[in-house]
This record gives sequence, C-alpha cells and structure tokens, in this order.
Amino acid sequence: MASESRKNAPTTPAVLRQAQDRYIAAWGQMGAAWGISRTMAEVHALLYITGQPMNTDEIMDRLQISRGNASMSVRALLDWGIVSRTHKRGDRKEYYTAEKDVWSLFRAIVRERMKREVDPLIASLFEIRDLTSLESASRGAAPSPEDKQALLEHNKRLDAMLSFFQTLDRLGQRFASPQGRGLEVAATLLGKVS
Amino acid sequence: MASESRKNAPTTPAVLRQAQDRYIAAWGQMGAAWGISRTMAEVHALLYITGQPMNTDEIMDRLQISRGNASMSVRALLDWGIVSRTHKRGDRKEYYTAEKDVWSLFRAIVRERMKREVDPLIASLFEIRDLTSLESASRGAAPSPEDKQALLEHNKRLDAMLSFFQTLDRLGQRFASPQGRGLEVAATLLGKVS
DNA sequence: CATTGTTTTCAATCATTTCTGAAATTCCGG
DNA sequence: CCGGAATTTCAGAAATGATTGAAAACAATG
Repeated sequence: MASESRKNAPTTPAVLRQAQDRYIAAWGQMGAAWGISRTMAEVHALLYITGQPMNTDEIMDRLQISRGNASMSVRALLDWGIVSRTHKRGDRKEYYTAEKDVWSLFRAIVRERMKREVDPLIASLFEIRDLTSLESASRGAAPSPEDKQALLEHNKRLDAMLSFFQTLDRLGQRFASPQGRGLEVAATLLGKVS
Repeated sequence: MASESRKNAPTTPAVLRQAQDRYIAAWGQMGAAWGISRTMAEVHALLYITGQPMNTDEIMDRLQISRGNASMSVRALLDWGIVSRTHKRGDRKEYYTAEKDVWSLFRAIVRERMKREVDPLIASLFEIRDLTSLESASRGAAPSPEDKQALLEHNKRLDAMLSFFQTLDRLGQRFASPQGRGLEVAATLLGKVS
C-alpha cells in the first residue's frame, strides 16, 4: 500500500517508523523546553531510537532539514559528547552514532550543563559576593548603620544561593563521575528510607 | 555625586545596587539557558535579592520593562509558586515577595518542571511503547522475523529511556516533597561515601 | 596534485518568542 | 453602584534564535 522502500534499512515496518517519529517528536519537544534546540534534540532522538549509525544525508532526509542544519546539530551533539563518529569501510561519508547507554547519556548531559551554566554562575556569584564583602563595600564612603545592615542581609541571601549551588555542584560531580556513580547515586537514594 | 534617591528604599548604597544588578543579570542568564524567559528570571532575582515586597511599578522602574511584561512575568512566577502576593495597609497596590528559603525555591521549581515536562514525556513514552507491543504491532500484517527483531530492539531502547525517566520521576518526587526532603536527600547523598 | 565527493561555515532569511502599550477588565472604598 | 486606581489581556512590533543554501575548506582517491 504505502511507498515503503528506503535505500538504507531494508523496509522499516510502518509501526516501527511511526513509533520512531513519535519518539523523535517527544524528545524534540522536551529538548526545546530545556533550552536545547529542537532540531539538535531530534537528531539525537533519531540516532538513539534507530540505534543505527547514520550519515548526514540520511539524517537530512529523515528529518527534512538542510545540510547546514544537520551538520551543525551533529557537531553540537559531538561537542556534548553524546554522539560519536564512525566510519563504514568503503564509504567516504562519516557516520554518527548515539551513546547507547542511557545513564552515560545523562551523565554526559549533566556534566556538560554543569560546566556550561552552573560553574559560570557560581563564579559570578563569588564575584558579586566580593563586591559587598564588608572591607571592599566600605572603601571610601562612610557606611551608615542601616546601610551596613542592608549589606549584611543582602550577603545572607547571596550566600544562601551560593551554597545551594555549591551543593548542587558537588552533587553533579558525584553523579557525572565516569564510573557508574550516577546509577549508584539514584539507587541509593531511592533504596533508602523508601 | 550620582543621582541616588528613589522614593521607596531610603537611598540604596551604590555597591549594593551594583551587586543587585549583577545578581539579576546572572540569574536572568541562567534562566534563559534553562528555557525560562529572561525577564521572568530577572523579576524573580530582583524580588529575591532585595528581599523586599515590591509592586508592579517598582519592578517596571527597576528592570526597565513595560507594565504588560511585568504583569505577565509576575503572574508566571505566581503560577510557579515561587512568588506570593502581599498587601500593604493603606495601599491599594499589590506587592510581590519571593520565597526566601532557597531549598523551598528549588523544590518548587523541580515540582513544577516535573509536572510540566517530565510527566508528559513519560506519558508519551508509554503511548509510544504501546504502538510496538508485540500484540498491537502485528495486527493485520505478517511480521517477518527480521522485523520482529527490529521491533524487539526498538522496544529495548525505548524501555531503557522510559525506566530512566521513571527513576528520575521518583527521585524528583522525593526531592520535591513538601517536608524538607530535598535538603535531606542532598545531605545524605554527599554525606555518605564522601 | 588534480579531481571529486564530503563537511563546514556563515550571511541572509525565516520562524518563534518576547515585549510593548493601550484598551478592557477587575477591584475597592465610599 | 460609582469613580478611580490597579491589573490583565492581547494584537502588533521588536528582538532573538533557528534554518537555509551556496561557497569555502577539507579529505580521500587515483
């Protein structure tokens, strides 16, 4: 009935194809909500759910995106460390494969987001904290009592946030550490008390 | 030297003002990276870091945003449950205050993101899983052996993802549960083995 | 080292999200 | 209820982010 014969995979059954498409859409949406470009998430979804190494043209065809877009999305996934290059003998094209292990995948994601967003934030918070450390805050001017109080309270709020993120950071490191810690962490957490 | 006399707070010292602005900027940026509108994050940052109840006009002035934007951002923060309304006697305006406790704040954020993004994803994954459960997959057509194999492997990948998110969900519930569990969880986690 | 096939880059375009501001609505005190 | 003050809504404008496509760079082959 349907036109169903792609050159690569030998005739994907319709249900499978449909399930893949739905998975890709769901994953793309989730990615978008978390600040990752929809297409990048979709490319990952495609590679993950098919489990097959794919080249740029296959990705373009399947996702209906341009060459440039495919190239950039794949590159970003490589940078995140959740997709890797492979080659096929006798083929000049590059093939891309998604990390198969779900826990590794999320360890990589956590590691990367920590590095890109949390660590810089912590650094900023430290800098901001320095602005109002009592020494530097009172350079030059006369600090009135109520101003001092205000600074004190400001510092308390800032410190609370800072120490939260430091905890988060340690937690993230623990989770993201290469050797199967993520799983262990979650297991411990759910196992206890539960 | 500088023009420094707002009507509300009795002359915020320059360093404090600067520290607040930097905090607001840092928080806005972080929010943006995680898929929250920059302004919404900034409004939260302002309310949190000043510790003061503020009305719409004060927020507008301080952040240089329109009334509409201020209104919508505040509303979103209320929906997230991390800002609450207050009133001042003899003043018809509404005042808004940020949750002061950092751990409560993040519990609320986790709760909300779980509800909005993770739970729907899990629901989708279940639906997709149903598409390829062996019964429904083979409705009508003859399932060739290799197709069967493909379906089987697809299901394995899907299930892996699904069970990761189920774990995450339980973890999230644990963390987000109202009574100080978040703190406990993190502490346990870091305390042990460390 | 020229040829051909492949990937990358990037300015221009397109799409989406965010923001504005004024009109509509709601809310109060009298 | 009325009048004014405050808030919300929402269509259009502005800003931001994503995508394209063609040209440049690169890589493998003979």
